[in-house]
Amino acid sequence: MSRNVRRKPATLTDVAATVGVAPMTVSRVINGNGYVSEETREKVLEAVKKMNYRRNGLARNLKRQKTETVGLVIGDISNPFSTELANAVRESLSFRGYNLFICISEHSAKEDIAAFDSLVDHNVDGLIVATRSNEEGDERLSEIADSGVPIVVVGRDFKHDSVDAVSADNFNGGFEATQHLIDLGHKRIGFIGAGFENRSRLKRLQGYLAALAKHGLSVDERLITGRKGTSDDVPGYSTESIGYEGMKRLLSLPKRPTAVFARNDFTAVGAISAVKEAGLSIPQDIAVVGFDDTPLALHTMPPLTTVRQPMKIQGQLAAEMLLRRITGEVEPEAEEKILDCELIIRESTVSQV
Amino acid sequence: MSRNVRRKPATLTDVAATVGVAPMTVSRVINGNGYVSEETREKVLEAVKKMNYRRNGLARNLKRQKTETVGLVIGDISNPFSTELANAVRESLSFRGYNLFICISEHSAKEDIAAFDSLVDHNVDGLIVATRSNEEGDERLSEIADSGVPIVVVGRDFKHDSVDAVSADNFNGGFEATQHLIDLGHKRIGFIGAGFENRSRLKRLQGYLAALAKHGLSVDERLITGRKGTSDDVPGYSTESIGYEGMKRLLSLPKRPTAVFARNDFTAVGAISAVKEAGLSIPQDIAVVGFDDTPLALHTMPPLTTVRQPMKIQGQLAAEMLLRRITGEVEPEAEEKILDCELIIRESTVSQV
DNA sequence: CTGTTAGCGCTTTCAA
DNA sequence: TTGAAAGCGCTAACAG
Repeated sequence: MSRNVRRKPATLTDVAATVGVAPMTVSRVINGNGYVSEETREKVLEAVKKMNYRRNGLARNLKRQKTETVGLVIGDISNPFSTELANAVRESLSFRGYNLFICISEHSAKEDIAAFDSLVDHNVDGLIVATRSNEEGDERLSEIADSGVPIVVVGRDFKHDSVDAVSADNFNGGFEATQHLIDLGHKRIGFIGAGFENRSRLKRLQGYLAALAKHGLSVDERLITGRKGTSDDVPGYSTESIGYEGMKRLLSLPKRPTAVFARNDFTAVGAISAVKEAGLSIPQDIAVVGFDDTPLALHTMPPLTTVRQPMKIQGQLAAEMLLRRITGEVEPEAEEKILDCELIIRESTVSQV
Repeated sequence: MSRNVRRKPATLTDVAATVGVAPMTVSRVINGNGYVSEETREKVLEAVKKMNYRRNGLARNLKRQKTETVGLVIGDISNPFSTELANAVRESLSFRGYNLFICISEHSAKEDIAAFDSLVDHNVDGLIVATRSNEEGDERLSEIADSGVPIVVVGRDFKHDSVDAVSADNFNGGFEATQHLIDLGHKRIGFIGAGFENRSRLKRLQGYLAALAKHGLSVDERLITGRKGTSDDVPGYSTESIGYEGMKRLLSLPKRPTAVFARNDFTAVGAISAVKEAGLSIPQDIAVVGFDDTPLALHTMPPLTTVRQPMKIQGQLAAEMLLRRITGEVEPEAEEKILDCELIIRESTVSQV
């Protein structure tokens, strides 16, 4: 029917002109504030419909100096970790009338920066960042924070005197996972998923080391493995292959471990595959612990013992902290919240009776 | 250090004033076009840094009449279906210099509309919509299309004379899945995941029915099951419970089916749980087929036979069609692309030798 | 190489 | 109840 050629969209002024009123009157009708006679209102609405008028949010927000929109940057959308976070954030925000725009930055600092910029360019009222930190990205983030944009980071290293942070207690989670294995009598416990660059920053690994130390177990470097040479910052299911390869390496050691703690559930799943392939059984020959309690963990054979981190609460908290900053209800000092994890014991460490 | 009180951010004019040049000159430096003397450039950049200046994208885009941003609306971010789509779309777009904003609309028409509006309010150059269709949402989408915004829908019922559509061939996928079971000799084949309202619209179910018809198998209404009374439009992993309950119902029939086709992999996973719980084995007692080939499908016990739909290609295609519309390279007539699915045979239907 | 003018589409403010 | 004026922050187009 209507040949929808890309004509210029109608503006407020266009509508006003065809109705024969001032733009301001149309504005009042559209936004439902101020007094407009019933008669005019109807004429305006009719014209609006006829002309397919839609208000221009850019102009509107430019004038109003706010967008009621928050940006969320996540690193890997296929990771249940990110998606739970996104859902929790969205829910908390919509409750307060804010919209959420999500940007994905999968691979590089360049994408991080592009995501930050595009969101800030649209004048989001605030930013929640849950990507893995990297130098250039952090630099840009600092600039943005300096320019006055409220920011909260989730599960991410980043320091700035006006940026709040939320994270799970990864150190303690790693500690408890390892402790659990030690309690079961394991003495040779491997760690899968630690690259070489990020060991000091990987809290889960630090927790593992601390647990070993506490129980007087010596650290065997050969039992700590990860993707060689390259960064571990590969997204999503590809960490499954890290787990697979890592476990193969551990199994080929002269004295193989009797248990492993995998950096996350994907890694654990890969590790499990390698164990099975070697004809060994879990947990009798090798016990496996993961991290995150993704839905996958329930469906591995055997079901995976793992550390659950409270994603929903992290999301809610991040949203709340950000809104407080946006509405200016909060002191300028940065705040940091660290939330407890919970060990979920399943049959990959304790065989059923 | 710098007490970051929420002061008004610096504008182009502010910077120009402190440097003592015209705003236009600063603009040229910021955007790197036009000639500016090295000396001026440096002075400007210095002031920019000192004043934490960031350009106002709203004003910029208002003037330029484009944002180089595309909006994607998905229904359920925890579904691998959506995330693969999002990744493919993002990749194709970034290749052409476009940014992607993702909005989630999980539950209702109201959220659909909110997502559409917020994206359009930010003047995205185009919209990709992959939520499940519903009446009010469709109405708003039509208005938006009428107002001239380029739109592509993915895997979604929607008709409009300027809106392109991409989808997988769900009918044929359902047909092949069922055909596979028939080929294996099954005569009583159940379908799990069909509510009552949406049966006619559920192409996978229609394919199932067609396959039965083709082979002269009668349709037994009791073998078609789903969540009773309510809509099936419940997001994500909750369809697992639909599968579980549905399978329980089928197993309790006087003459139970020897195979089932589940509406999607999540449903299939739930069905598998129910079968195991009943002490039956797969595929000997009950064969199970899913749909989507999510990562989960590899990790069920036994691995799941399923129908893979080409999400990546759907995403790429959607992005390309949209960009063509945005740049006006395309005729106004709506186009529809339907892509082939592929049956992936695993051990949930064919036991290993 | 740099500046001036005008205006994107809307809303705030004040006046009628 | 309605309108006029001004300007949000930026850039295209032209002038110098």
